[in-house]
Order: sequence, then structure tokens, then C-alpha cells
Amino acid sequence: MTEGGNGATLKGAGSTVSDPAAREEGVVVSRVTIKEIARRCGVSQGAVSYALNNQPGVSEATRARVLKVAAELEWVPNRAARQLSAARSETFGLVLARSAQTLIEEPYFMGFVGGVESVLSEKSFALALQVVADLDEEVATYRKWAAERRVDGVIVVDLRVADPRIPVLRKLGLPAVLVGDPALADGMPCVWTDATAAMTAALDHVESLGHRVIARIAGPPEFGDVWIRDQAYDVAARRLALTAMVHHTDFSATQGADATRDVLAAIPRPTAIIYDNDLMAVAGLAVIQALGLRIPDDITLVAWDDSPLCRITHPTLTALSHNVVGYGAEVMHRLLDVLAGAQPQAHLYSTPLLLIRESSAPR
Amino acid sequence: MTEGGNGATLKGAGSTVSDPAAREEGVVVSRVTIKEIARRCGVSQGAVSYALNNQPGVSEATRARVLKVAAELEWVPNRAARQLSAARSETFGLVLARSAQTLIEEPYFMGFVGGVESVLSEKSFALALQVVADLDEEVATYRKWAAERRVDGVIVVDLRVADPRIPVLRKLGLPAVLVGDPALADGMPCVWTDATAAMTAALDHVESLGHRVIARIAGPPEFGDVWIRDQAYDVAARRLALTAMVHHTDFSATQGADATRDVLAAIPRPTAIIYDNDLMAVAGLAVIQALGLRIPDDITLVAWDDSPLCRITHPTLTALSHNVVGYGAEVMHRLLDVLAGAQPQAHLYSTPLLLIRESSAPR
DNA sequence: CTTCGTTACTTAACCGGTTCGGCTTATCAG
DNA sequence: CTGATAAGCCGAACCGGTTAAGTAACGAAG
Repeated sequence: MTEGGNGATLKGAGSTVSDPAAREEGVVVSRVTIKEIARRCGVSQGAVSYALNNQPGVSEATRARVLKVAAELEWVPNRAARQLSAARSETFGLVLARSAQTLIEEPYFMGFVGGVESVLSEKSFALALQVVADLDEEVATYRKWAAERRVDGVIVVDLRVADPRIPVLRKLGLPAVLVGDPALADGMPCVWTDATAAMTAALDHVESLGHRVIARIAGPPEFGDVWIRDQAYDVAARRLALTAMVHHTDFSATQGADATRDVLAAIPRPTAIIYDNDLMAVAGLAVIQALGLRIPDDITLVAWDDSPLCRITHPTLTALSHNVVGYGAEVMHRLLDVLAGAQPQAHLYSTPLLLIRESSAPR
Repeated sequence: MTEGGNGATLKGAGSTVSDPAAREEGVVVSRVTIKEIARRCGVSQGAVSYALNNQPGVSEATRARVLKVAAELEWVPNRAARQLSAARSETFGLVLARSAQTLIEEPYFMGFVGGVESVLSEKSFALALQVVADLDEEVATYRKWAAERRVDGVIVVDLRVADPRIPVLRKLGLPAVLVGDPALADGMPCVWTDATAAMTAALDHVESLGHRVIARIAGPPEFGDVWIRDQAYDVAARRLALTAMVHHTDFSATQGADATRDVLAAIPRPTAIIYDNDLMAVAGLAVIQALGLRIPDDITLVAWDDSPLCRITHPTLTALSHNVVGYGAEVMHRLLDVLAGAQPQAHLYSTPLLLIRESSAPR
């Protein structure tokens, strides 16, 4: 242990509200306020505020002088003060109703958050991220945030069929962008990727390879994305006259493995399996190989959400790829649009692209 | 698209500052303030504040009455107002200086964030999460947060050797808990896992299986954790009289695969490889299998940061496992301790546990 | 030369809490 | 009965901004 060391320095680090002590130690705490700038410029507080916010009401000369002094003093607006008076928090909220465990397993989220962040940080807005257990807690979080005026808007992910969060957000008047198909968004602003087209591409792909019996290892049916894919899968399979089965899971590796074992026991046995995420696909891959079957010779695999996982397995996995980071950025931009007064719209971000890799082979 | 729908409802959702309009639509925006409670209770604002904050200065009878009314009115404290006057933000900061891409690949972070969140949400504190490109931006973020009084404290991850962030945090007087070995923390409060013991366990394991030539695929040497492991690896290898080589990478799957190819070309060829994260281990596994070598018959693999990945590959991977979620929670608790005035201390959270799976076999 | 309208500010209220000094009133020792 | 002490509460300042309303100066129009 290293509890020792320089006592004085340690005290500085550990101190909580001992600002005077901190200052004595030479810490330059930026207590620069608008009032100080006003004093130095010989104008009123209000004028400084107008100048700093690029609003009319001051001459260009004064504005320049104020900006110069503010820069010299390294003035930074106090978020709380600004929020209190302007009723803007410059913070956006994202609630993830998943277990911490799921979040570890699903690389998807971190990438999405990264994309959201990239937009926020350049405008120096903040992200309030909350991880909760279920939708009820998520709704409770929205209520709290709305009451506290904590966030200016929220991003809603994992859209459900007849999503209970939508009426709540409407009621609260909390600006929001939903991540999911317009068919699920009930007229709220949303950003989506065309899962129907993607699923169709996947089925066309396996059919063109000669596969006639296929399986789909899907996520929970209450998830809107899964539901959309279910529809598309049915439609495409019928059109192509394929024998098609579906197994629903909770997205976890364990259930993905179990479901894979199940579909492999079906008669006739499917020769192609399409997974709803890459984690289950990798888990399925291991199960299939452990059973002594070869990929792609015996079975063709297609994954969704092409993360690096799909590229590091052996064989590499054919996958429906989309740019999760870009998706997050797009969603955040649309939320900013909504805040700027844009009419609620559905924005198609992209159609997942089918990347054909080693796990695909003709039957 | 679904721009249509109920115009009135849509307007409600899309409105930004049109509170009056929102109210007309029956939205009950909680504008309950302390003043309103004071009015209803027939006491002053100050008394209500004391009552609500469990501070002396009011009788138990008054306190009870105030609490009752506050509950009835569903009063929620306005964060900005509280922050402005009390100079506490009840928000903690976490900066991740990694590319969004890395964050996708490394399941570690999301789990850690989940653990941090679990502590925060039960105390209804908030987490400010920022993803930046490098340490310079990270330091800039700390400066900004300190100036804005945006956070009450920060969690610092990915500790480096002679970490430049430490003097900055000291200077700013920003309460912090570092995640990493006390040897790197320079007397600041820190939480660590015993990587030395873990690495020793890993080498003892492969040595006991009869392996005499081993390799280590490590992360970047400037990372403190990697450095600690480097030391431990050297010491243990010398003690056990093993032929040991090290390849440093950037933690990515690509470089993990490349490094694996490199060490396999070495003469004598190592019969056991220890990876610094599980992503590289999985990538290495694929490379080895693609080269026609068998695991574990030809080569024994050991991974670090046992995520679900290690359990879904075929064969499953021996790994140094630790509870990332719990780690995050522990770190957050220690940060709260620091805020409460605790002396800077080094806390050992745990020693990663070696879980022996199918990728281990005697030579 | 008035009148009107701008422009460039100033003043002061306000956001919703926290906190400090001071005023009552009850309690109690002397 | 008096004086000291403390509990309970009030009023007001304060945190650091935003912004509506008011004012002085000035040029242009009538």
C-alpha cells in the first residue's frame, strides 16, 4: 500500500469542500464569473451575457472586448446557473434497460454510445447515461428526469411492439428520438435501419446458394426489431418457398447455443442458420463445430450486427453489417433537430449490408 | 414514413419550449417548488429546505408535515438549483480515452460502467460519461469539468506508467479514484486487482502442464496494467526457468492475430500463449486453427478478462476471470468515501481467478 | 425643431434551491 | 424573578447566469 507519500499533496486530492485550503496550495480554481468580466470591461452583467451568447444588444466593439477578456480569464459558463435560468440543461439522456451482464456481452451499445458522444462532445453537450433493470424503471427514470429538468431530450432504444414508453414521453412532453422502425414509433421522430430489406437480402443469399431448409435464431419477440425481422423472414421464406423455422431467445450466448442445438435436431435439418446477433452466431458456431459438423460445408451461418467478432472466428462469419457508431451519431443529430423545432419525422439511416465471408457456401 | 397521425399529439412531442401549449394538452409538468410547499405548510422556504434535507432547525412535527406535503405534491429537487447554491452536482465523471471502435470490441468497459451505475442510481446520483480520443483530450475534459463545477469527482481508468493525469487532478483538486495498481497511483486513492498474483498463477499453471516455451501477447507497454503484468511475467518466467517471449500490441483483434502468427514462427515454437485480453485470445485461436494446429493438443491458450467470449468459443478458453461489474461498483463506493472525507488509500478489490477450461492441456 | 425609431446599454427580476444572521419563545439554572 | 441558552422559525442574501423592461443617445424623417 502507499498510504504514505506527501501528506500535503494527498490532502489536496482528498479534500471535498475545502476550497480555501486548496487555494492556499496554489490551486487556481476558476471562479471567473460573468460579473468579473463585466467589472473588467466596465459594462453591465447583462451586456456581457448578450455578448457571450452572440445575441443582439451589444456593439461589435463591446462584444469583441468581452470575448477577449472572457478568453483571457478562461471563463467557462457555470452549467447549473445557465440551466437554472435558461431552463436548458444541455444534457441528453439515454437509458439502457438491460442487465449489466447483457451490456458486457453486446458490443453494440458501447459503439452506439460512442457515436452519440462524438456529436455531443463537439458541441460540448453532455450525456446522462443510466442503466436500469427493466422498462418500468426506464419509464420512472424519464419521469424523474422530466420533473428535475435534468435533460433536454432523450434517445430511446430497444423499441418494443406497442411500446409503453411512447405515451409516457408524449405525456411528459420530453423531446425524444426513437431508435427503430417507423411502424413502431407511432408518429414520434425516429431513426431506423431497413431490417426488412436486410433480412430479404439474407434469405436471397442463402436461397441462391441452394439452401432450401433454413432456421432463424431470433431475439425476444417483444423487441420491435425482432418483430420486424420475423415478418420479413416469413414473407421472404414464403416467396422463395423455403422450409423455414424460428427460435426465439433472450439474445444471450447460452440461449443461442441451446437454440442451435434444437434446430440441428429438427427434421429435415436446416442447412443454413440466420442469427439475430453475432454473439449467438459465435456461440452457435462453437456448438456446431463441437457436434462434428463443418462450416460452411455442412451448414451456412449468417450473423447480424457485424462486430469484430465475426471477423476473428474461424471460419469468419457472413454478417449483416451496419455502422453502429454512425447510427448513434445520426440519432443524436436528429435529436438536436427535434430540439431545434423540426417536425417529427422518420429517418432511414441505412440498410444493413450483407458481407459474405467464409461461413457461406453452396449446398 | 409516418409523418401523419395525430397532429396535436405530435406537436406535443416535438415542442421544445412551448410549456404553455404542453400544459393545455393536459400535461402535468411538475413545477412544484420548495416555495409552494412552504406556502401550503405555512412555514418559510428555509424551514422547508431544512426539513427536506434532514437537517436540524425544524421540529419533528414540522418536518413530518413538510415531508408529507412534498410527497403529496411529488416534489423533486431541481438539480440545477441545488447545484448552484450547494456547489454540489451529485454527478460523477468517467472519461474513456479510447476510440469508439475499441469500446465496441472491449466488453470490459460496458460492464464496468454498469457496475458504477448500479451504485449511482440507488443514490440517484448521475454519471457523466465522455468518450474522447486521447489523454490530452481527457485532461482537457477534467479541466473543463473542474471549471464548470460539472462533477463532484471522477473515476480514472487505463492508468499509465507515470500517468500525466495524476498531477492535473491534484492541481485541479478534483476528487478522484484511480483504477489501477498502487505502484502507479502515486499516493492517490486507487482500487486495484492483483495482476502480479494473477500472472504468476497463469505461469504456474502452464509450467505445471509441462510447457517450457511460452509467449505473451500483451497490450501497449505504456498501459500501467500491461507494465505490471510484464514485470510479473518476467519474474515468474525466470523463477520457473521458462523460455518466455513477449509481443506488445494495441489490444486489437488484428494485432492479436498478427502477433500470434509471429510467435508461432519463433524457434523454438512456444507451446503456450498468454493473452492480455480475450479479444486477442479469440483472434489468436482462429489464427492457430487456420494454420492447422490443434488446441489444446498443440498449443495451450490462456486469456485475460474472461468475458462470455471465452465460454462460447470451441474449445472454450482458460482465462483469468474477474468480476468487472463488481469492480465498477467497488470503485464508485471508494469515490463516495473520498467525497465523504476518507484519506487516500489503495484498495485491493480482488485477484483475478484462473478458470481452467478446454484450451489447457499438458504438453 | 420636434418626433419617432434604433442602437447600445443598464437595471432588476427571476430560476429554485441553500444557508446564515437574527428574532421569538420556551427551558432552565441561579 | 432574572439572565443565559437553545430550539424553532423567518427573512433575506446568495449561487451565476438569462432576459424583460426601461433609459439615454443619436440619426433620420416629418
